[in-house]
Amino acid sequence: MSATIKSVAEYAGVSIKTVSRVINNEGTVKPDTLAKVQQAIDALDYRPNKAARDLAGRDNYVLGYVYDNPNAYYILAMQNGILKECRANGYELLIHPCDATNANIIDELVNMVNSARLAGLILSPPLSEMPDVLQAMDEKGIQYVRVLSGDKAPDDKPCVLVDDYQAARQITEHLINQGHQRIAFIAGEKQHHSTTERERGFYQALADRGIHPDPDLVVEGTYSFGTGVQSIQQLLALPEPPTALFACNDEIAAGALFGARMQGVDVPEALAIAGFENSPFSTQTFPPLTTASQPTAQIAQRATSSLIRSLQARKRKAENQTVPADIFVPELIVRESTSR
Amino acid sequence: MSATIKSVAEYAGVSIKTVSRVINNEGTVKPDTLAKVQQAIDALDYRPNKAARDLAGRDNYVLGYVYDNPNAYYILAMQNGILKECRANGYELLIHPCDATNANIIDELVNMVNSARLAGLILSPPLSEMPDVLQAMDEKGIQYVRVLSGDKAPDDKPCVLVDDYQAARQITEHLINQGHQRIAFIAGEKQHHSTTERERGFYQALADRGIHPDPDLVVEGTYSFGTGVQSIQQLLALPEPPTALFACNDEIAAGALFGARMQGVDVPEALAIAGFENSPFSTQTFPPLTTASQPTAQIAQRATSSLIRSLQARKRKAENQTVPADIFVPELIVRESTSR
DNA sequence: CATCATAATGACAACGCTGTCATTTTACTC
DNA sequence: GAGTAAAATGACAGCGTTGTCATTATGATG
Repeated sequence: MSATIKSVAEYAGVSIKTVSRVINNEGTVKPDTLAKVQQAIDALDYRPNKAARDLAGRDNYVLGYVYDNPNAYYILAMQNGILKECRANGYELLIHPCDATNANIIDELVNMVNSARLAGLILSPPLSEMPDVLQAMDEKGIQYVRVLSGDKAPDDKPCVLVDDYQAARQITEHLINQGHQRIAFIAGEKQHHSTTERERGFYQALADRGIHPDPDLVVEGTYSFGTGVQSIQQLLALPEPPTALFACNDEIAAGALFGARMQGVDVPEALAIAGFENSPFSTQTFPPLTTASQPTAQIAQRATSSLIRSLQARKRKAENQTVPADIFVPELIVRESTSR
Repeated sequence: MSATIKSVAEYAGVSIKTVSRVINNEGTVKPDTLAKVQQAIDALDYRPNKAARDLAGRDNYVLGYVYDNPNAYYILAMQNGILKECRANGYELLIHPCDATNANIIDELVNMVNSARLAGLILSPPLSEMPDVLQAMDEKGIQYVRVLSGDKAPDDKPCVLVDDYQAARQITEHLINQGHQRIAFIAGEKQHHSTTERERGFYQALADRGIHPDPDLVVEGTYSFGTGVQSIQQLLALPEPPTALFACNDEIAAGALFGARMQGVDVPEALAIAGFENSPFSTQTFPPLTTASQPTAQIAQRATSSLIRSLQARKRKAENQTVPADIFVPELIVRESTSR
């Protein structure tokens, strides 16, 4: 049988409430009492019973990560980052894959939060970008933190930003610096902010260098290999085909690379290709892909820490001082697919 | 405030214990009482408070999934399968990525199980194949289910088997049927049972068809793209190079494909390549890879259901009747990388 | 050194459920 | 229809914490 707060209290010669104060860092414990209790905790290898804590306390020490994103690497990196922060703060993580296109998604989330008594939610795209979802959370008083694409926070609720705009600009600039003028762009789902942000960065970089964008060179699709294959065929069939391509993610880029080579077009000699995301795909093509890398686990950790801070502030009824949102700019990674 | 067992009891005009019986399916409730209670539960949208259940009951309704596997798709598929079964049975899932090579891995797991009061553990390779880990779990009385590579259970403790041997045989046979005699094999980490099982299947298929294996055609490496690239160079440099390759997984196969094309070797014309796993890589190469597909989510679900059954049996002190382990044989998927 | 404010600690009732055991109802027998 | 076994239900005490409020120790002040 594992130790309880009672056995620790007896061992240390204090009341259970004092032990409770120690394990909750309430601060109002004399240093030597604290030392005694700490020693008792160590000696008995005591760990608070989460069920009892959750039952007695107001909140549950459980966060939820809700996601709908086909990218396994992204999800796992998010999970890892969140878990790291959760463990450091005595929280647990409940994961909840879901289908964002499901009409009942809001009910599903609210039900989940209630039934698992979650303290808060971590939302990543596309859920973090769905106004109706966010509104429902606000109405139900469910705490959350969002990971968002953007260069400034849309409101004062906690979020962590990934500046796709800036990174896309850098990628496009890189292509321009390689001497390219006719640069194509393949977009993913327009509902994803990341797509529009990357597209915005693409256009801005062109504008910065006085290049007039050619509408024929911009194609829309989904974040998939197939989109890359099809789009590049279409692009290469143009009377004046592009000499460079910026694909909205690595999977599209890999598809485009595949499609180009199928048609006998050499990469990077006849066509430079850049992706986005630094997914494992990007190193497992020939040639490997130039891309942009976002520190997903770190982003997740920061988001989680921001959520936890906000929960704790709310608990002590402290004024929830608005901390400026963290911004991460994905870093350009140059590989052979864009070399001269 | 959400409904409690008490409010349901009042609404239904029964005692809280009767409500408890209903939500726990104890069976000893009269049909019309049960109906009344059910109706009350629906009307009040009642959900049992997990913390209270865990605290009052003996067990925690939480399972743990511990994994150390670089394959994100595999992990996510496992998670999804486990979650599905957990939700169907009122369990929650705690995920715990870890490093199996860590010397303290056993302490880490035991600590985790104790501190989160887990009811049981789901283990996938490589952890499910580490005798010292399993022994520690047995000693500490921690319940677990393993997902294992093999065609028969190594003992009578719960496990789900993935018959890599059989699938590898089928892949090799497929290559032989395509007319190949000089078939190379690139192995992954030898510590993984899946590797040795696949290798065993490879040799068996050769033997079945009277083909004498050539040691030069068998190369060892890791489950990585790089291994594929390097190994194929080595193999193609042989005085009598192979005409077909069976790579231990898709990532190696993709690397080999990459390497072969770099050297100007056509696939499948000059070299047929088969992988294993049916990972997304396998459709995103040119040409797409022949491979074997295991229904990972289904396997995970079955494993979880087996664990839950065994937990419930233990709870009712029922004789834990040994159910024969489920065996899944990955299915051959033929694509262009091995076509004539 | 008495007085008071404040810091530190403790006693005890919840929290919502399950387990145990007692009690009531039902069904069956003669 | 009385007697009995079995089925159905209920009363109540915990489970291990936290929150509330009461109590005691400490230090500052005049």
